Amino acid sequence: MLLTVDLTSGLPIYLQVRDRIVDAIADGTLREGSRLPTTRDLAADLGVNFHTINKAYDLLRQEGLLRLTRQVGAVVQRDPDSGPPAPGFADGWDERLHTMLAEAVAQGMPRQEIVSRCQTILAALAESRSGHQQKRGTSRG
Amino acid sequence: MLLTVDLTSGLPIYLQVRDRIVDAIADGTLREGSRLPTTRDLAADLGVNFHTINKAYDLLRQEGLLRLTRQVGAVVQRDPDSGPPAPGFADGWDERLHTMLAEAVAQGMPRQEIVSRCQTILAALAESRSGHQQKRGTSRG
DNA sequence: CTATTTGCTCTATAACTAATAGAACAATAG
DNA sequence: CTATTGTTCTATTAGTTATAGAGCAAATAG
Repeated sequence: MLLTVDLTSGLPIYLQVRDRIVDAIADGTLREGSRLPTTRDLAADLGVNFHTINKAYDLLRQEGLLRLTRQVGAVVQRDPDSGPPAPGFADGWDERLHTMLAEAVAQGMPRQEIVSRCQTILAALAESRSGHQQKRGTSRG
Repeated sequence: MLLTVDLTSGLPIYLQVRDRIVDAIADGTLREGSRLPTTRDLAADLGVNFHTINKAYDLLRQEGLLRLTRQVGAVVQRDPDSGPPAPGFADGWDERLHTMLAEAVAQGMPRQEIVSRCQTILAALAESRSGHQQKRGTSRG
């Protein structure tokens, strides 16, 4: 089982699928060029409709993370080492981050703890990535 | 005009209203004890239905940020200086933060830049707050 | 070329959410 | 008591989520 979904979570299934795949790319489980299951296979695996997976894959394609080709399937298009974000990505992301951080501040979480939690999450992703990573372009230049 | 909403934003109106109020609490524009407009007034002000504001206020109440009393209206229940978050707040928040950060990592944003953007946002909130702030409990103890 | 695989598109339905609308209830301040 | 203000109720319209099935279209395999 590549990933799981929680039908009681409140978050739509297709967004859960998206989030899991984004996370897998961020932590190195999936790298540029990795192949994902076909929409029909993954749908059967999770016990959901393939249109739902279709929606998740399509969203990831719009975000530039997947390349979808008939007969080939879904292939990871980019990963943390594929270079900087597309111009414009930071705009919307920063705004959402602002709301997220304001929420914690309003609830009284100390600024230091907020930064610390961010760093912990980022360190965990980087740590996991260093395990999966086979360096690119550095093995016998 | 206390706040504005963007009807074309995609984000539901009641969530936009919530986000603006959370932000206003985080940046010191609103403090514990501040009174908000009545649901009917704010609705008229924004040109939306009062049930929509009701939903936003109710959500903020569930989050512990507002106290709603008939005849009195909506009063800010807590602010950044009201003490640490309720136990359990960090759980769900941390999970959402994880997804948010993973997204930026997957898109290739450098770890340093991510941390830096968090700090910039937090600094801006704190800076704005220091302007609004009249110290609590330190004026002639 | 044909055949298969796999993404993609179309229609359709049920359940839920968002937003509007109007009426009325309930607590609280004056 | 009266006015204010949150709260609850029903209802409607529009949009989203998830399911379902049929079939189209492109890319690979033989």
